[in-house]
Amino acid sequence: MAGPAKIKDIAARAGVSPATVSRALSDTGLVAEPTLSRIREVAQSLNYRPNVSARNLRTQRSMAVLMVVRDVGNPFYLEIMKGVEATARAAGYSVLMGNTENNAEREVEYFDMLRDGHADGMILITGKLPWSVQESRQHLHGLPVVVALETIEGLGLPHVQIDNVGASRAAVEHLIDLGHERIAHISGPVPEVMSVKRRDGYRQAMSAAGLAIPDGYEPVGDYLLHSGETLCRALCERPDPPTAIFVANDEMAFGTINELRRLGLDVPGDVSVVGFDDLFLSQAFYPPLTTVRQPRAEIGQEAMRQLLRVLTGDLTEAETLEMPTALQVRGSTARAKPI
Amino acid sequence: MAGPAKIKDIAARAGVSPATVSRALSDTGLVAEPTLSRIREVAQSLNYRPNVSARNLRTQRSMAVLMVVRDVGNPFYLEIMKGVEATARAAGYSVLMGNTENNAEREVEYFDMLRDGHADGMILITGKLPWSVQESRQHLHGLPVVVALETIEGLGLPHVQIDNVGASRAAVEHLIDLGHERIAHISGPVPEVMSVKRRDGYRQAMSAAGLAIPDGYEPVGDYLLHSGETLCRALCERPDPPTAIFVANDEMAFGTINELRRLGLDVPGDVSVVGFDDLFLSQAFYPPLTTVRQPRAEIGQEAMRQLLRVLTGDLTEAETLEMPTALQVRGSTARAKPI
DNA sequence: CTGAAAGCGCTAACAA
DNA sequence: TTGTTAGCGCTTTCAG
Repeated sequence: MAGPAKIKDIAARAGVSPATVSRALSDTGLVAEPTLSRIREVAQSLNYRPNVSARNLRTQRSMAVLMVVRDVGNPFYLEIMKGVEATARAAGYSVLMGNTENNAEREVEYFDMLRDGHADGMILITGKLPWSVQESRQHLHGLPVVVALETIEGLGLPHVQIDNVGASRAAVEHLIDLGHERIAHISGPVPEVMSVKRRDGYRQAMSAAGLAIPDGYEPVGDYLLHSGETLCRALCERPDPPTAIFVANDEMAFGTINELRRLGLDVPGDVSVVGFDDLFLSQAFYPPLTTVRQPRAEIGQEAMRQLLRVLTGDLTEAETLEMPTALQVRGSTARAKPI
Repeated sequence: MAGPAKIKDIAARAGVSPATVSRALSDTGLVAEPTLSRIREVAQSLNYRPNVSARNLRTQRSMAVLMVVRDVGNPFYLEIMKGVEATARAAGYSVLMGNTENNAEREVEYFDMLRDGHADGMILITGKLPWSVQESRQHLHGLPVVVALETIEGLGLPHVQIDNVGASRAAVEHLIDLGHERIAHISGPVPEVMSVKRRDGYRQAMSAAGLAIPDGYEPVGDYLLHSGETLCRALCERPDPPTAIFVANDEMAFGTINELRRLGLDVPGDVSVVGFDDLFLSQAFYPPLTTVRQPRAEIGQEAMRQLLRVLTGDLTEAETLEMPTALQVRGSTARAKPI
């Protein structure tokens, strides 16, 4: 016998029809006992595996979902991926990773994969959709897509999110509680929704405490190490340098702290720094980073759960799940020095 | 029209047979010009996408490859993944990520995916195969599998590797050049091939310099942060604590440095530390980590290239590619203090 | 250069 | 409970 065994081979050896084999192997409960175990044995001995293409073609489903992120290279997404994968596996789905590199064409490609049968549904972790809205509506309406972490407005898609505004406000309040007044914010690439929300949280906290935000106290970064360094330097060269910085993600916070050190400033002695994300290395960093913890694995889990509900028709209207965050107070923040 | 357009729909609208449409759309050069562009236009306007299951079933290929790693959660694999993906895409393949979690069953599962048509080939980045050798031989012989970074011996599989022994030796020689004599090694989980090789490099360098390796100077870790901390502490509590430590990977090195700091020791003032991997955060770490850089993206690229050659039948016998490494000397190593 | 026809391997009506 | 039959959408001989 050349190549892998087919259902027909099993049928022949077991002396039954292909249909019976199919039924036996997929646990429909429609096959009687003497036959059932015989088929199973034969399948086992032939080392049988159903051909997925044939099955998918016939059933019109791929039993796969697509998880699309901006950049697979970012460790931040990994734990989410794990959460997604675990839940998907348990339901018999496999997970394909998609990587857009912030490239509109590639995003479209992944949407196309839904239509061409590559995947049955999609978990989107990218914030912007590049096409004109009407086109989007056409494509998106009724598509099995769940948005995680980011926000895509006006399309009625289910979301799994965190309270970016509240979490940021809490982070900044922590700095205010420590007596800081000149608090700057290194933001993500506004006007992306997530970055705007984190900046809003910062502004709310400042305003509630009656603190002013000087011009230029909200430089815009790109969530990468290097921009943390550059923007921190600019901030420190001002006549009114901050005594604390709330940075929109951990990676930029690492850059910020490094730059402060290079400038001869002590963290947290001279300047306090708070990040956002709680990467697994953040507590191994020196000083251990005070940062906002997101329940990443749970976010992935919930996103996949939602998607399963969409896929089974249980979930018809868009629902937004909000997952809790927690400020991890560690060594990068301290009381403001008395003036 | 319900559902996505099929080849038949295009054929109908263009007034040709399905066969011609198929030929036109797959650029076989067998379709004449008036027809060709008409078909393309119709396909475009119908927003046609070929159904992958049908195509795969017919062609007996999935145009997908599987990249299997121990732990997707490890950022170390990400850049490799990127290299693999870029090369795969260019050749029209997509990449599926597999995650074994060091679980034998799951490894088998991924091998099965080759047989059931999920993927056409596989890039394996796990060091051990759990099954009895004869079984392995049956399964593996002639399978389109390329091993990257790790080593699987005796099965005649193509490999893409680095010189773990040489790189480790060079790392330790760097410490010796700095005047260190009491140099310890925190190893990976021996007897895994990679861990053994790195330890061998350490031993070779020590022996070549005529330096002794006291009992207990080679504690065995698991490549995770925490074991770096624990093992470092044990090392420092000895009557003859090391003045330098060569750690088998960066993650454990981070743990090591943190623990040293906790013990009130300065890095590199009191103890020098060298890692292995050069994670993207290693230069952002404090102090910036001296470590062995591996060309990760290139490793992924080459592994995929090899796999493509296997897939096209260009590569028939096992070939082992060795990629260069480079010691990145940064701030975590310094001259030994005079005694 | 184009069309007709067969079939990839599987599952799901419909019959028996 | 099992078998018969048809067909998922595509590509590829084989004819013309």
